[in-house]
Amino acid sequence: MAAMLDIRQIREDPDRIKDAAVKKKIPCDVDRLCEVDDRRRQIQQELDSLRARSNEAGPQMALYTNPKSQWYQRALADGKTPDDIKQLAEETRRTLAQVKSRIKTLEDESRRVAEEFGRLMLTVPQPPGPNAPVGEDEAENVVLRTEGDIRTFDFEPKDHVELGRMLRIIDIERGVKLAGTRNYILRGDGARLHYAVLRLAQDMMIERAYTPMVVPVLVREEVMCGTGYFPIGRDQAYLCERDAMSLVGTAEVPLTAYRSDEVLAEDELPLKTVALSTCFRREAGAAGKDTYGLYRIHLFDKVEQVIVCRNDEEESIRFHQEILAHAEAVMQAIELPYRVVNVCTGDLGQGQVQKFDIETWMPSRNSYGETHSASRFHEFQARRLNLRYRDTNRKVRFCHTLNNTVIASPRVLIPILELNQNADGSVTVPQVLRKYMGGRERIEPPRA
RNA sequence: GGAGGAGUGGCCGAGUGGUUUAAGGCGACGGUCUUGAAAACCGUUGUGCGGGAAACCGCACCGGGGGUUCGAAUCCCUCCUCCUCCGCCA
Repeated sequence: MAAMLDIRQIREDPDRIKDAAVKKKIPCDVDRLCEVDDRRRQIQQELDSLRARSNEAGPQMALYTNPKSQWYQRALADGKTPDDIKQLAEETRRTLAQVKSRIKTLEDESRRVAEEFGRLMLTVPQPPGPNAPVGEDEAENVVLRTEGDIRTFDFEPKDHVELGRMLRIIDIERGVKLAGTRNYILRGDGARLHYAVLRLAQDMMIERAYTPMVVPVLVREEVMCGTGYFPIGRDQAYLCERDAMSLVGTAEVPLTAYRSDEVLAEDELPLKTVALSTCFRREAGAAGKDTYGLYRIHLFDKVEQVIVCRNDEEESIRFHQEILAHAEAVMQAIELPYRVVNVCTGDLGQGQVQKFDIETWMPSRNSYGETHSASRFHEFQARRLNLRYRDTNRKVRFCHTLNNTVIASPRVLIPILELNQNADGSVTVPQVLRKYMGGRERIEPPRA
């Protein structure tokens, strides 16, 4: 049973969570969580019984104060005077006031305890799946396969920054002038190439019967939290604090949260959606890393695919392969050499059960660089989002969620430009993209 | 941005402080009757938490959160959402 965000299951096997926290290098105080939960239950039980008392005695007040009630009439017939009854009412009122005051004290504590409980629960990591390799960091990711041939040049190849400058299609200096470091401007055929890859990716997904969506990129706190980007990772998001909203780092967030707080019919599943969105990332903590060119930037566009499916391990594994295959199909269509890696536990996010990255060959880095990331989550996101469905036995269950990049640009322009460059400084447009560029075959340097 | 109105179960909708259980209807499901169906009649009807081996029991939930009160769907504050009118706008 995979649902490890259920407090009952955490209590049953706290060591599994502790183990997950170690493997994922995510701080999570499981012992404290269990302690707080003990107190939470204790309070709940006492509150329940106090409220039961109050519910029992309270309505009696209605009878004491209503001379027309049957009870009141019978009491008179039994020889009680209205003053006797008033006295009874007064005693009951005093007793209930005491009960109420105890309830209030407990409620105050309950609020504090619930707050800490909720805070701790949000730090609980999803245990990695058995097929995720155990490892410290990305160096221990396992290469599953390598596709496509790496081009060797018979001239001195330029990197994308230089190509972009010469072709006047990438203007990093002015991007930085406008918006600071890690910003850029795409111009002319650079912008067109960017549009082209995004349109190709969207078309390929629509062909595969994914529902195209246009979604908010500025979202509420609960949406960020529900998809697992908050509170851990909060520093990676741009906040619009005045409005208590955050800019998303991926369309995964609104697509996955789309049906949150709903109970879906099983025959609606799987939900397969795709969206193009702008992605905003602060890249906090990455200072000095990948500072060159279009690799690590604050803003980019991405086509993202999301699946919401039944609570079924095999099904989510199958869909994981499916969304991976879609991304590979796009890379093959553009004829880019890439490899697929099985991401190790130390490199998994808090909610991820397993993750495959696609890394594409980038000559200027003289290595493969991550261009896609396919994750499956079991119930992790669905629980946080309260995203459920009614199964054939009419039982309400949490969905499983998965997502993968289809394409992200301009990062993918790095290999496209660098691998398709010619000795004269022009760039050959990959065949499949030409129809999105008005049939253009080459991007040529402007004549002096 | 300004002014006003509204949010009740799967859906419609009654309910302005108390003889406890949110009336009634629709829908859905089960049953009786029927060759079968319809109609009619009878019954059932949500979620979460806790306790229990279970039957079951307790608690909470009338958009969310807080407050007043012995007692709140009902009164007050606040947030969210929707509607109407005005203004502005691609």
